Amino acid sequence: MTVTLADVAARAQVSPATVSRVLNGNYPVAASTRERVLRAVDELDYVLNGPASALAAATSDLVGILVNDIADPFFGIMASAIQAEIGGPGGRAGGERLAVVCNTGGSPERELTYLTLLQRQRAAAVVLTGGAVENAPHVAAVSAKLRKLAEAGTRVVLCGRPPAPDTGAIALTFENRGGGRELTEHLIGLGHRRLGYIAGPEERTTTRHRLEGHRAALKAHDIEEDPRWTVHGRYDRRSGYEATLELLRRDPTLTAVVAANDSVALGACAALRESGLRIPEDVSVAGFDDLPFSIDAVPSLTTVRLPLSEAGARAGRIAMGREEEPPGGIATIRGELMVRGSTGAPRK
Amino acid sequence: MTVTLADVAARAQVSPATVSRVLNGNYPVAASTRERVLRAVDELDYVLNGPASALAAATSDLVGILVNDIADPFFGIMASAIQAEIGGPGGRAGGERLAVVCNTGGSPERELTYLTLLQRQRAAAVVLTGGAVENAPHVAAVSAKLRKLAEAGTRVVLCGRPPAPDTGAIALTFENRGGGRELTEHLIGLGHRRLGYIAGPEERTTTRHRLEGHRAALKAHDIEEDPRWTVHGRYDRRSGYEATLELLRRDPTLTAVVAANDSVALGACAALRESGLRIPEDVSVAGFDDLPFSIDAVPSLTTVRLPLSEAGARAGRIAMGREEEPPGGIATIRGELMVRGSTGAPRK
DNA sequence: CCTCGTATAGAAAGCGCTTGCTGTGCAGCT
DNA sequence: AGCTGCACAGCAAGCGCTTTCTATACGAGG
Repeated sequence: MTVTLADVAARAQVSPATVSRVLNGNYPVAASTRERVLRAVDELDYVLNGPASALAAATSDLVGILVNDIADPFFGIMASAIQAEIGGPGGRAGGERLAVVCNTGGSPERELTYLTLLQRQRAAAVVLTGGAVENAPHVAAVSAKLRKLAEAGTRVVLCGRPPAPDTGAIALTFENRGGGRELTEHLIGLGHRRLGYIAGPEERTTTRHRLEGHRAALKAHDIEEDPRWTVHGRYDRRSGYEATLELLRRDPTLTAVVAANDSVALGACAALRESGLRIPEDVSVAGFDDLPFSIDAVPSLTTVRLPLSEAGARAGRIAMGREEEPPGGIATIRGELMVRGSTGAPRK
Repeated sequence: MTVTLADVAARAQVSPATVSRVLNGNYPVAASTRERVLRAVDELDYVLNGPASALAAATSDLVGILVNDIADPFFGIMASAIQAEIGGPGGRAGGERLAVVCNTGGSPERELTYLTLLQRQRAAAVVLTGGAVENAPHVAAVSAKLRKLAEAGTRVVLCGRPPAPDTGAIALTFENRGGGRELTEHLIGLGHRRLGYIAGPEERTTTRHRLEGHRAALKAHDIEEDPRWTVHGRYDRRSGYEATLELLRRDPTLTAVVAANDSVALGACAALRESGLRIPEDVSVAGFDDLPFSIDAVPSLTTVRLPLSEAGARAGRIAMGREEEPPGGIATIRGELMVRGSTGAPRK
């Protein structure tokens, strides 16, 4: 039915071993033989059986990329960059690897299941992107899994995610705390003293770090934070919209709203506008990430640019062993404050 | 070194066959035995060897999703929906399948290579999303590949992509032509007579269909199109920005700009604004797709909503054999005109 | 002329799992 | 009691490939 190595071998009048060697090209084969084999491959339209090959060789060419939400450009951009480096067809790398992106939807269970699935496939490498969930049992479970993967020879890289100690995983971490602080300091510098904060979901490292940065800035400038000024939500526009209305209800005198990320900030802008407030004259708005659409907001969004693409590319190269690991297995990646039109001095 | 089925069998005091049957659950096993096996699995922390299993069973649990650009929410949203249905951990489906999304970057070669890679992995199903490239040799090559995949038992579904005759692939096609026409008719209805069109890359079916719809509308209303009114570009914001400046240069009297998609439309808005033109008072702008951010544009974007999520979900179900195929293997999915703030009557 | 090293090619032993077929023991039947 | 049928469990044969080890051929060196 389907063409196998043996068929090719028969047609080329050589042994299966030779065909395998021609295909893998890591053993001397006479030019004439090679050509004969390749012709046979072509004529029979032979396609290697991946599983069989992976079984025999005890390695596969699969590389997993775990993302929280594939519909979110934040992850899409990283995934795209990682994948470009991983190889995949046309990638920079030589060998053809199947870069597979797995959508965890932010769920710890799914994350774990995907890791098992990848372990089952004997993936060559795994890259986990985005913040982690800070739930003790889950963290332990993931750590254990990562350790197992590493032991089995799978290279593990964390991209935009905090380090996982003792797992052998390389971590490229975003400096969310520092970025958050810088952003809020910019606002304080403009004269703002009453700042609302729309945080992401609790229990996520990203949420916590950004919020900590924000608070650190307040503290450094002796601004006492009102607990009503913080609202938690999801990392999407809708959430930003709703949270902003809530914030406005709680304290209509706020002069600035800092959002967990750009999507949330966009939702905040919509809510403010609908409430008859002008940006930035009445209320300043700031985001985080600097996704492509942020510059198109009106006014364009002040935010912290995260080098998503560069970080992804680096993670991909490390995963492929084409770039040296950072010292200590950990690298911190800073964001850059992008001051744009959505922030200005408060009116009075 | 690594734990195998045999180890589990030994520990549970049963034969490997029994362990396999417990794990696959499609053969009667006494409850007590099953439990013993499961305990052993747990104690040994056994993880099935995917390749070995795939080899022996001649099937794998991989499902491929091909997208043009994973960083583009258009694809992200579809991929997310497809994947949710495919199963993957936590998905609606029962079995755990590895939904892998492959980023072709719009390149025909990569597309082909990925298909081969998936064929090599003996994927259970493949979903191709987004428009295709209209290049005869490539179309033929893809068709041949799809036929092969189908023959090998891989279910092939096209989502938002034109049908591929004689390949056995199921197609869910977007009615790009109709949507394009409706959009332009809306503009004409508002009184516009000089409309610029920013098309996507040539050779893509999506580009052609949308453009054809636009032209059909013009023709139906006896508007003669000036060749200067059409510019081709990429499907991104940047391209929309540049194309708009070009359009303005060619004919400053245009009263409306129709963009190939929402990202392009956003770029167009930016260019118009920077040129000192108001939207929609001076120039109306329209997009296509209705991606989430479109409603946040200021003014919010008139566009054609494509039910990306629904289409993806349906494609996913069909790929899993959980939904009946449409009659003739082809279904056409209509877009819905969303009239918003970015379009209005021309000034005079 | 014979022995070797070198360059290739082949034989064969798995890799870890699935599954058709073959037992085995026990309840139910005549 | 003897037999049939059923519910499980095991045997063993692969699945299609990789890779170690062995065989062959040839030119070179002694």
